[in-house]
Order: sequence, then C-alpha cells, then structure tokens
Amino acid sequence: MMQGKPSTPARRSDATRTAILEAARERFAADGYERATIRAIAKHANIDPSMVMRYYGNKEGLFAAAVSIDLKLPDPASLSRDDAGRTLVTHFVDMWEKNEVLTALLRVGATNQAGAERMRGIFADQLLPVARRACPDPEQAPARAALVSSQLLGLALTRYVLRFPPSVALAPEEIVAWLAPTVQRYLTAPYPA
Amino acid sequence: MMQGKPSTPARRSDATRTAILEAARERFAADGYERATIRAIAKHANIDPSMVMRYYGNKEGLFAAAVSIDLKLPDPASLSRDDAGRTLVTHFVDMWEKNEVLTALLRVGATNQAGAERMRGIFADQLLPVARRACPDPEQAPARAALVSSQLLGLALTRYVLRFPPSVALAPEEIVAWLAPTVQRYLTAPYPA
DNA sequence: TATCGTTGCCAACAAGCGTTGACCAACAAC
DNA sequence: GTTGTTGGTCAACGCTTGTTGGCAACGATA
Repeated sequence: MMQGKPSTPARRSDATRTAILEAARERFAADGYERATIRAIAKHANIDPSMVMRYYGNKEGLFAAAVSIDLKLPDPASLSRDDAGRTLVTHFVDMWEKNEVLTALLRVGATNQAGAERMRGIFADQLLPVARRACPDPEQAPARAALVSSQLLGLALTRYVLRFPPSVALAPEEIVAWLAPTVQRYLTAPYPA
Repeated sequence: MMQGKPSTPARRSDATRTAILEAARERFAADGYERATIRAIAKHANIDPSMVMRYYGNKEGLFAAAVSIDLKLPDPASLSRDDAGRTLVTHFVDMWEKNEVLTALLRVGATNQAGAERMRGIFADQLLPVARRACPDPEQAPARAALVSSQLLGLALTRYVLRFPPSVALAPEEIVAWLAPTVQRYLTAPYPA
C-alpha cells in the first residue's frame, strides 16, 4: 500500500503475506473485528493460523496492516469550488464500489476502539483538508467536513453495511444526483444559525 | 416496552428482569454484540449470568428484548408536507440524545446479521410510511426514504458511534438547521434522474 | 556436503465464551 | 406445618478464541 522503493529485498514469503492480507480484508469487511477470527482468515487464505502471528504479530497488527487506506481525494488546490460536491460524491461512490477495505473499516469502526480511531484519523487527515480549501471560512471547516462525512458515511452505511434494499437499488448516477447538492451546500452555503 | 394491560400479573422478579434489560442496553450500546458478553451484562446488573438465560432464553433473545424500539414518528396523516424535513430531523435528534437503545441498535446492526435485519424492519415499518405520505409519488417513496435514512443514520454514526469530534460538537439546533433542508429536499424535491 | 536462516505445519496452552443443571432460600396455598 | 412454586447462587460443561513453541522441510551460502 505504501512501498515505492524495494527497501525490503523481496522475501520468499511475500505471496503468503499478501494472501493473508487479502483474506483478512475480506473477512473484516464481511464479519467485523470480533467475528473475523484469525483461524477463519487463515483457512480462507489456505495457510496455518500461526503464520498470521509470525508475520503480523497479533490480531491488532493484522488489522492495522489490512486496512491502511488512502482515499486518494482530489488535490484541494485543483478543486473547483463550484462543483466540489459533485466531484467528492462521484469519487466516494467509485471508491466504495470497488474497494472492500472501506466496508471493512466501517464495520470494524462501529464496534472496535482502534477501528473508530482509525476512521477519525482518516477524517482529519484526508477529508478535513479538502473542506478547509473548499469552504469560505477555514474556521468552519471541521463542522462542514463533519456534515459532509455524515452524509457520505450514512450512504455507505445503509448501502454497503445495513443493505437497505432501496439504498442498494440506487444507481450510482442517482446517488450523485441526489447527494452532490447536499455536499455542495454543506461545504459552501452560508452558515445558518 | 409494549405492555398496556396487565396481561402478566406482576411477577416478583420484575425488578431483576428490567435491571438485566437496562444493563444489556448499556453494554450493547457501548460494545456491540460480540463484546457485550452475558457475563459482563450480568455483572453490570449485579445478578448471576444464569438468570439472563432463565429469563431471556439465550443471548439472541436478550438482544431482541433489549432493543425493541418505537421511533414514535409523527402520524403521517398529520404531517405538514412543507416542514416534514424539520419535523423529522428535530424528532430524530431528540430520540438519539435521550435513548441509548438507538446507539446499541446501530452498533450491533453493523456487525450482526440479526441486528441489521432489525434495522431494516424499523426502516420499512416506521420511516417508509412517513415518506409514502410526504413525497409526491408513492412509487418513489422507498428511494426517498432510503436517502433520508442515509442522512439521519449518517449523522448518528459520526456523532454517537464513531464520535468525530466536530460532529459531537454540533449543537442540536445547528444539526436541525443544516439537515432539515436536506431531508426536506429528499422527500419533496422533483426526482432528478 | 555441511550450515544456517527462512517457511510452514502441528499440537498445545490459558482464558473466555454461551449455556446447563443441581442445589438452597423465600414465599404462597392448603 | 407441609407442600409446591418461584427467585437466586454456584460450579461446571463443551467449545472457541488468540497465542506460543517445537519440529521438519526447503534454499542459499560456504
């Protein structure tokens, strides 16, 4: 997820290591933290449970390694202030559709301390800078970013986690059409109160 | 939660029973389904774990008894179509602020099959009828209700479960001011397509 | 060929889980 | 007072969990 140079000299066990990570992501996404047991993950990856411990230390270490995520949000500098809403929503739906790591993170964040902490970090490091650039008064950025995240994560929750049928049935374009104005307003509309 | 007439003749163990339910709600809300162990719930209520089994059969039964919830949504018939958004948001914030059952349900729904099923039931039985009355074309009610729930549950997620600091910091009136127009639009604005 | 670190499998551990059944104390009916 | 029902305690069960250490096979180096 974040190794550009071959600082690590290509171990013979790399195949096993990535197999474990893939299985872990799948199980965390489907079951959450507690029910995704190391034994189940190992069986899913066709390896021995003890290998997980050798390569990732313990279950927390495995989780940390499995769900390191870069939202790849557009560069705040190059973001047009007028269609920031549409851009953000489109990008989010894309990410969620193809990347099960996000579902894993949301499921775990709901019941696990470390998972929630990780989500707060992503919020602060990745979404907040965008809001800081897109909204008029930087001092309002945290509140506006929180509103944006409530709508985006709420959609993810009802669509990918709780699976409300009408939410699952929405076409990506419909989602963008409905949510883009909301996000746009949260970012740029004058503060009510 | 739903006994109007004294069909049950007031057992001597009622105090214990409700103490268990209260402790269960608290633990489910704080820890989710798996980590809220029967032993922890029992200790919290100062009773023996075996009493939980005697009175509620098993852990699933306890959960079902602990999180039966009535959203007490306003009667769809008496709902003014013009400020349905504000009414709904105000009502939701009120409920979430005072009732930890909702947090318990959301936490459990994220990782537990039965919990998610319960949330889908509440959505279909309680929110959908309101949408059916408030939106122009009844055929669009499911999609519109899904959008409304995505925003409302998203706020609950970031505020009460993940506890994003800026989301926690929002005053109830701010929440209403920002979210009411969103919900109103999801209910009554012409379908974009 | 001998050596040594790496990779993998296996069996086991202690702890915690949901759940059960035997047993005692308090009360109600007769 | 005796009897039967109810409320509550205690100890244990079978099972799963995360985690550990020993041991055999492999691959490169010498």
